[in-house]
Amino acid sequence: MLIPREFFARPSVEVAPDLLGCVLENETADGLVAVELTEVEAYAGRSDPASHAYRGKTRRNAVMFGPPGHAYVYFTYGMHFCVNMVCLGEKGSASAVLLRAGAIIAGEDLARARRTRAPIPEGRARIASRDLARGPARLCQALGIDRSLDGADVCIPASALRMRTGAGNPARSAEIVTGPRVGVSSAAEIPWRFWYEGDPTVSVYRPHVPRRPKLVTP
DNA sequence: ATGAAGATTGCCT
DNA sequence: GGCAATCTTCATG
Repeated sequence: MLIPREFFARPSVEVAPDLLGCVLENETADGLVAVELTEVEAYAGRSDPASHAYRGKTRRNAVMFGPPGHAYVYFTYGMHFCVNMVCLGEKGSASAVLLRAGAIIAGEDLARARRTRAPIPEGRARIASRDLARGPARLCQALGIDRSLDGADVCIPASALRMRTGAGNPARSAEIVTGPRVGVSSAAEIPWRFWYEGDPTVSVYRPHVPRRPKLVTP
């Protein structure tokens, strides 16, 4: 069953935990890949310094300011995509839930093919199932999500990218744990991050190291 | 126009 | 644990 739009018409902090166990699927000419979500993170709008909507509407984040139930896909680090579900924003604001990790429940071969970079070196081990969508950029790569899906409506059957109910929701609701987002100091009183405790597909946090400024060699 | 940083990941020592 | 890859976006001059 497809998730109704009203589901997303709430603040992102309320939507985020309810998304765990739901299934995001993308259907392309190559086939269908489906991921059951195991880790998400909520972002608010103007009030949230870590949100892309913090400084107002721009070309990149325009979808965040639109109606709920659409995908906000952005490109980062010159090579990665990440996908969010747009939720209800206050007037002139915006909110969304970043999909950080999940378990592949359909189309695993296709997902692995997308995640395996060619040419395949002889000695390299094949990617473990749990690692196929373990992390926001990996999840997008496994599903084949790119910028062409920015703004896609996930609430209609005609869309290639859809969100539907899964076996894990609400069956696994007891496993949900929350915590503050890492790396963001403000608004630490609200738990922004939600995941299934002990689930092997939940991403591991890696502290971000700022890159050294490019130096000029004579 | 120019530069710096980024909701990350893979591979190196 | 460290660093490179790679390019878009935003802020500043």
